[in-house]
This record gives sequence, C-alpha cells and structure tokens, in this order.
Amino acid sequence: MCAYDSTLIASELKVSYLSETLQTRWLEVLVDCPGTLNTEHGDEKLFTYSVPSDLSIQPGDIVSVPFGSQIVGGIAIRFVKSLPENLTEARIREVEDVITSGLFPRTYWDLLNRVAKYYYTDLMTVIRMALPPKLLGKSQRRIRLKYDVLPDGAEIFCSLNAQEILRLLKSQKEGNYSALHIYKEVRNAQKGIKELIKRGWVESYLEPPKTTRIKQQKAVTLVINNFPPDLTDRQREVIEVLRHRGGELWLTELLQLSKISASVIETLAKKGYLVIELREKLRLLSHPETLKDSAKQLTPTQNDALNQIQATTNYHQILLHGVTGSGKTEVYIQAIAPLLEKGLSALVLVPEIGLTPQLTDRFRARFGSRVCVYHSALSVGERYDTWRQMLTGEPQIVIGTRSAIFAPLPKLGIIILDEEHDSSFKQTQLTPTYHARQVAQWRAELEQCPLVLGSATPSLETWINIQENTKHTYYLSLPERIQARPLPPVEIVDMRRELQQGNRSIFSRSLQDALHQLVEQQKQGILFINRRGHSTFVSCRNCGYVVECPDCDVSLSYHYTHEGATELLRCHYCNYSQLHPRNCPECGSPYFKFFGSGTQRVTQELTESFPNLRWLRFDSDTTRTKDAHRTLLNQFIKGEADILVGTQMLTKGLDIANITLVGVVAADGLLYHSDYRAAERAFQTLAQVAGRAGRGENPGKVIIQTYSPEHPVIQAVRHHNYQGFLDIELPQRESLNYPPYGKLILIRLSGMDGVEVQQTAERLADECIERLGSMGEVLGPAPASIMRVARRYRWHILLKFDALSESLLGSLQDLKKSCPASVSMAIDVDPISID
DNA sequence: AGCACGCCGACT
DNA sequence: GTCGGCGTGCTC
Repeated sequence: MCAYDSTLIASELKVSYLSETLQTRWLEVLVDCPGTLNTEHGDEKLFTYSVPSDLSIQPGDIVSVPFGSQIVGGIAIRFVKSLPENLTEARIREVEDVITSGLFPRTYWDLLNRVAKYYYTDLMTVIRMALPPKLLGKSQRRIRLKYDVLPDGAEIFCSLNAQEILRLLKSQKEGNYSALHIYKEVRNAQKGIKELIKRGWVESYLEPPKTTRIKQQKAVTLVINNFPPDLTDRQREVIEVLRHRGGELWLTELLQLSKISASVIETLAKKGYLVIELREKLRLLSHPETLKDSAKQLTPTQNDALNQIQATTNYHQILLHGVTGSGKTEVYIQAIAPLLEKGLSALVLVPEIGLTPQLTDRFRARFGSRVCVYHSALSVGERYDTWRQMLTGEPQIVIGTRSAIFAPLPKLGIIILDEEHDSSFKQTQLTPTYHARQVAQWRAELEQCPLVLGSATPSLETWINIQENTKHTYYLSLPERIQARPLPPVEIVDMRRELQQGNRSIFSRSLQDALHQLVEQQKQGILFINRRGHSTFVSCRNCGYVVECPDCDVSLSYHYTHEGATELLRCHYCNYSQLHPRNCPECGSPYFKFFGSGTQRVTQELTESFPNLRWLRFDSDTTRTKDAHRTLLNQFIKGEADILVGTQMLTKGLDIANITLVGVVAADGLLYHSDYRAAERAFQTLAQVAGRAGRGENPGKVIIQTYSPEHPVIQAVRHHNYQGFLDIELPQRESLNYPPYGKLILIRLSGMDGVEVQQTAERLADECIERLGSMGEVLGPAPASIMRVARRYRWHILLKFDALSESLLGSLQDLKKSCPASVSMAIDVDPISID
C-alpha cells in the first residue's frame, strides 16, 4: 500500500543498494542497541543477517533481529553478496520479522544523518526520536511468580534478598515485573532471582517486543462496471451497494450495508467480478465536520507576500515578518492550496500543542480531511497510523509541533514554521537537542522546497541569516494589521512612582481604572504574569527563614487551590510537596506567609478588589489536564469571564477578537535574567502579549507595569519598534561573539556526588581548552544557576567559538566515555538558555 | 541493554 | 580450594 518509489537508500553508509540487482544473500542491519553505535570512525557498526525465504525485505525496512539473548529492532541497510572476512556462516542468524516497510527515502535518511552529526548524537538515537514510539521494539526480560507451586510462607526458607524480591512480586497482582524494575527496586537482585529460580518459585522469560503493527482488514473492490447476466438477486444487490459507494468498501462494511452473508461475496470474487484483498486500515483521528470556509480577500501586502511565496519553487528561506494580527495564517493557507493541486504536501509547525486546535480548525475549514495533526499527545496507535498515512504520498497538510519536522511526507512542497522565534521549537531535555528551525532549514534544502518562517518578532538568528544569505532568502513584511486596525497604544506605568504616591496594590491606578472600565463596557481582557512560582516563595517575616526543597536548590512555592483546602508548598523542579507550616520552623513566629505575585496572588487580589470581575486562570497548573486548554478558551470566548489571568501561554497565537485590554503585572522578572538571551525573550514576550489586544472591531490598549520604565526593551515594546530593539541588541551580541554571530555548545554534567561532578567538569573543561586552543573560548566549568535539582548536582561547560572552528572539537561524544559512570553528560548544541 | 567471561577477596 | 562480588567486552 505504500506509494513509495525505490529511492530508499542508506546514503551516508556509503554503499548504495540500488546498483545491486542481483540476488544477494546477506542483509546488513543497523541494530538498535547502545554500544554497537559509533565505532572509532564515528560511523555505525552493522550486523549481518540471513533472510528466511518467506520474508521479503527491502533496504530501509524496519526489522526485528535476534541479538545476543534478545530480540531488538533494527533498520535494514543493504544487501551484500559475501560475508565480512571475520565472520563464518555458522554465526549468522536469521532476521526475525519485518515490522514496517517503505520508510526512509533518500532525502529523509540524509536529514537524519545530518541531525546526528550536528547534534553529536548516535544515528540510532535520532532514528528512534524521529519514528513514532514503539516502532523499534526491544524484547524484555521479565520475572514471573509461579503461584501454583509457591508454598505459603515461602519467605522463611530464603535469603533476605530473595524475600525482598518475593514481596515485591507479590505486590503486583499478576506477580510479574520486568527484570529491570526489580533491579531498580532491590539491590543485588540478580542473586535473589537466581535463588528463586533454583527453587522453582519464579521463572524468567523473554517477552517479545510489542511493536505497533499495521492493522489490516479485508477490502472489496469492484472490477467490472456493468451487470453481467448471470447474477442472482443477492449478487446483484451486493454489486449495487458497491457501485453506489464508489466501487470500494471494507468487507465488514459491505456485509453490514447489504445484510448478506460473506459467501455471496466470495462467489462473486470467484467469478472475477470483484476482488477481496487485505488492506491496511488507518486509525486516523476522526474530527468534527467544520464549516466550509473559502479564501479571504487579501490586503495588498498580504497579496505581495503570497505571490512571492508562490513564485518560489526551490529552496529559499522566506521570513514573513508580520505584526500581530496581520493575517499570516491566511497567507499560509493560500500559499498551500495550489501546491496540493500539484500533488505536493505541506508541513506546518506551530510552537505548542495548545495552539493546534485554533490553527487546525482554520486549516480544516479550508482543506477538510487533507489536514492531519501530528504531535506527541497523540496515542501510540494514532501516531503510527498518521505516520503511515503520510507515507502514502497523497497530497496533504501536516500540522504539528517540534517533532513533526520529521513527518515522513515524501513530496514536500513547502515547510512553514509559525512563530518561528518560539523557544519550544528547541528540544532541551532529550538528545538530540535539535531546533526544529534548523532541521527545517536542512530539510527544505534537501527537498528543494521553500521554508516560510513567520513571526511578528523574528529571532535574531533568522534576522541575521536573512540579511547575510541573500542568495537563498527573501524578506517579506506585513507591517499592518488587516482592515488597517491600529496596533494598540502601550502605556508604561512606573511602579516606583505608584509606591511613592501611596499605592501599595499590585495594580497601578491606571490598570485599576482600566479593569473597572472593562466590567462597565462588557469587554474582555488578559492579565499577564511572568512566570508561576519563584516569586511566590514562603518566608518568615520575623527571621527571614525561607522553605526550600530538600532535593533542589530552590525555594518551595505556595499553591492556593481553594478556600479551606490543605495548604501545600511545592517544588517546581521535582514536584516535591509538603504541608504549609503554620509557624516558622526556625523561630516559631506566626508571621509566616507567602510572598510575591504569581497567578494565584493576582487572582486573589482581583477577587478582593474587583468583586464584580469574573476571572479565569490560564497557566500550566490549570491547563494540565487533557483538553483543559480548549475548554478554558471556549469558556472565555463564550464570555463566561471578563479576564484571563495567565503566564507565557497567553502570548502565543491566542486570537480572540473581543480582547481590548492587555495588562502586564510586572515586566521586571523578564528583563532581569542572567541569560544572554533575556532581552530577546523579554521583547518577544511583551510584544506578543501586547499584540493580543485590539484584534477585533474594538480598539485595544496595553498597560505594562514595571520598576524600570527606561529599559530599552520596554521602550522598544512601547513603540512596537522591532528595528529599535535590533539596533540595541545586535551590537551587544556581536561584541561578545554570542549567537547569532558566534556558536555555542553547552556541556551539561550531573550526578549525585557534587565533588565528583565538579572534578569531572574541570577535567572535561581542560580537555576542551586543549582541543579548541585559541580558536574558541571555554567558559566555566560553573555550577548551574540552580545547582541541585532532584538531588543531582549540575555543572556546565560552555564552549563559544566561530562556526568554522567547530571541527577542532572532534566528536565530543568521546568525552562521555571519559565520565565516571555516576556522572552523566549531555551535549546541548545551540543552547537556548544557559541556566 | 543483557549476558558471559574472568579476575580478586571472604568463606567451607 | 570454591563462591560470588563486579569490571570488561561482545552481541551478526
């Protein structure tokens, strides 16, 4: 079913299988197993297998193979005619099974290799990240309790160690755990397991990998277009139904519709009037029918932008710099439409899952079922089938978050990154630490298609790239909002003066007035708070004692749930929580209260000062559950609240026409941050949040409260002046050789033993100094700004250099091998924050 | 990752 | 002498 041509290839692995038309005996497989990766030369070690006659395998297929005592996943790379010299035929084992075929067209394979190289990651790790989960399965050792032979009080007879394992197994209702889990829970578990097996009370078995498979069903296809004379009534009925439904139906559906037994259909198949065959059935998300929508009239500037995008058919990076509310989405939609007609597909990336509903609805209204979504919140089955759907090569639009950049669309006509400046496009926690914008750039280049980067506040990387790389870039600007709606005026309130003049509320008089007006005029607004926690630490007003997390170097945050609820303190890093003590644990003082202005503090204050104002909290606490995002927004859109109080989440894409007021409670937390990117992030956040106001008929207004009104970022936001912001920020970056000029690599080290981590960091830093020489700087090692998180000590080494000197660093992954086992190391290429 | 193999210290 | 700790290396 896979409409793939045979350009599947493992190009970086040097040998093409395309030239091999001869029957070849042996198959080389890239095996999913650490340790087989990365030989000294940095390329991947392949293992040779034989192919049983009943399996047909193509290079690029995902297979499962026996490997040592287990069964693991792997990628079929190529066929070879003879065995490597050091191998005898006797040692070769057979491929176990084919899991999926028809993956990895050449450009896609090239892309994965490029990601692996640039982000210093094993190819297999990149492949595993790109593929839908559970595709590369591994067999698993499990231990099962044999209840039928287990005597009562068996514990008495065995060692303490074995007793512990018995107890653990009994705690699970099937008496069954993975060996790995037991090792984690019980120390020296191997010994105890061995003992229990000897006594015959438990058994150890290898569970085969549970991989997602294609779901197949019988499909019936009509192969004649007339009614032959020899039909019985029943047979005729079946053919009528089939014809009526376009000549093709699932067998089960046909049986239901025609209410006829399967034998009738089989007879028809025997006569050769129809064909029954197994076909893949995709478990795609069904979605509600959306109202059909047609192309909107474009403004002249939108139209110019559209024309330029449509005229670009090969690789170019196009920056669509459009102020908030300038109608970028409409341009995307109209740019995609003709591509689908040409049989090409489009990839649209958005920052967060929360945003996909709004955008998908608009795309669905225009393109119907040709839109699919792909992100990590889908179930394993849905992800797998969406993946297969993409592989069919039918023209379609995939909308997704970061990981969707690896969507295997074979005929890409365009890649669009909306809100390209957004930091959620960068993966920070897991390797590879890729940036979807960077990967998109490579992918567009490999596929020879345009890449559209849309933003009201472009990242400095994109800005500089567009300026300097004129050969393959275009700059398109949408300087005005649609229907010539004005950008909202921005009022900066000096909070120092408020205090001097006796206003001790967290709301300035100006904001208070605006809130009162909001209620009177029945308009809606949003209140933006910089981040949750951090500023809501609990401290003693008598002795200054602050409650800190026992496992991390941060203060605990106070969380208010509702009146009368148990008061809890929580750590935002490791989720540790404890009761809020009534008195100071240090001095016993009763003046032990939370401080600061998180979302909760603001909503409490709103309730007290504005009893008529109905608010909704919109932050990661209230949107944690599935669909909470959508529910909350719908409530707000329906007018069930006057004001939405929330964090960063409010800044992104939220397009609600009725919002006339945007308030920023305190901009200062954004401005002062130790990071070199603080100013950029602050400008982007404030400009974005300000852009939420006045998108509909009614003009908007923005009030930003701050203790540093003269700050250049505040001034730039005040005048909606992106260029002004660049003029101050770019020279600073350049003088210090920070990105987008210089390149950074951050090496993160962590471990339970603080001294050991520090010593490792120092040793590795020396090694880096040696490698880079005078071609770059090694900053640190330094402890991370929050040195301990979840009981692990964290140290950083920052490498700063010109991109050209990177080759001096060598593979960098070899540094991992020189770390002690208890210290883990991660390489973050182009880190987005260094805390 | 698992698992075998193999090398040292605490016991029959 | 043997048992059993864990460090090293291999898996087609």
